[in-house]
Amino acid sequence: MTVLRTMEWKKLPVSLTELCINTTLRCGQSFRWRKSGEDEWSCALHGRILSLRQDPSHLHYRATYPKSSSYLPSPPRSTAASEQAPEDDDTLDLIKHYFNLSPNLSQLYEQWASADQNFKKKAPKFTGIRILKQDAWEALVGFICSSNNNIARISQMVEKLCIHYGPLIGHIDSQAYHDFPTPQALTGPRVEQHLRELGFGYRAKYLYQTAVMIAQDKGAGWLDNLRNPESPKFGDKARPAGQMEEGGRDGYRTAHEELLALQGVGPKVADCVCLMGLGWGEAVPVDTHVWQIAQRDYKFGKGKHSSLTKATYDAIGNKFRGLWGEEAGWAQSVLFTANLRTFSERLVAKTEISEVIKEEDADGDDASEVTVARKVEVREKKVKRELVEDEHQALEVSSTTKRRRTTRNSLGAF
DNA sequence: CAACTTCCTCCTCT
DNA sequence: AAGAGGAGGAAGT
Repeated sequence: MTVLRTMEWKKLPVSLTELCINTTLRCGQSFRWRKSGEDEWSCALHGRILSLRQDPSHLHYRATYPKSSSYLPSPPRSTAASEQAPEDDDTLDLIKHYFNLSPNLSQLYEQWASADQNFKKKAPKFTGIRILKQDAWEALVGFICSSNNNIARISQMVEKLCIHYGPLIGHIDSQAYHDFPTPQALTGPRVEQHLRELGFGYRAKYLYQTAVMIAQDKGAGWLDNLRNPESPKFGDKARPAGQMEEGGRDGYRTAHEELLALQGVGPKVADCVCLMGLGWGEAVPVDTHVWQIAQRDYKFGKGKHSSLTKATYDAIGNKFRGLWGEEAGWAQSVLFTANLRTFSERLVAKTEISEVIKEEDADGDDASEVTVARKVEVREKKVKRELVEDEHQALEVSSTTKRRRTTRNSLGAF
């Protein structure tokens, strides 16, 4: 097993309204973070394992390096593993970069709320959601995997990719941590077949072909040259970007168009990469959830924009950019997260379910556009059912420990 | 262009 | 118990 050196825990003052890792790391923009303990998150990043905890006033962080890491070039001055060259540790800078901590999020929320009544209504229970500055290649791969897929399985696929093709950083608590594979690592002649065997389905071909295009066809640095110059790679200097327009800045539009040339990359995936990997805050990825939001809350879904065509896609992005401005993608991700099933319990006070159901039913204010696909209604009803069931289960367990377990819940029980 | 179909697999519901 | 349907889409026709 790899020898590691674990740095000490350090802390950075940050409020939960500026950053909430428990939401930000689970809302479907990154797929590699794992809960490594009670309220502890870990991920291999930039040649180290980064572990995080958060309390209301601070983000606590710790890096764990492999013994012979190229990221800490200076020779060890002490033999004690925990004392080695902490002055060379750039983890704080990495965190500020990765979590995109420069923008004042509370201020942005206020701005979005004052411009948009719907945001004002939905956002208060979903504070601290930031757009991460992920590696562009990692974002590209993750979102190619995301087509016709859900977060849980995307995470599984990305993990398989890292295990089989990414460099091992080390183990913590017998859990292996691999960094993300390079594009080159996915260009081997049997990669596509192997990925199919690993359960990637038709995405296997996309990943292989895209890896070849990135590693061989396009020149070195092609992907990163599509970055927002105001939001450069970790360690690089910022340069000004262009002027904002309805369709976004020139650099954003160029990046979006260029990305469409890659296999498995359509408008939605291109915008995910633009927003979360290339630093273009005005990118608005429109997936089925955002499409539902646009119909339910922003009067899309009828007339000219009755179906999600390319024209409708662009119109939704333009609408949101006009409403929220240069960081429209950030605001969009807040509403998106509020709409996710995983987080929908927050819309409900766990104590009084019946009341909440009434409230939600009376919630059909917004112009009562019921073309909103009964999918949404069905889903909401389903959520309500589940909430009621969850509550019942919780009550049962706490009171009598009955064994009313459905088959799917008995995973690993015996 | 818009509309429709196919592509893989896993999970859920019926 | 088996089968249909859906899931943060994209590409081909």
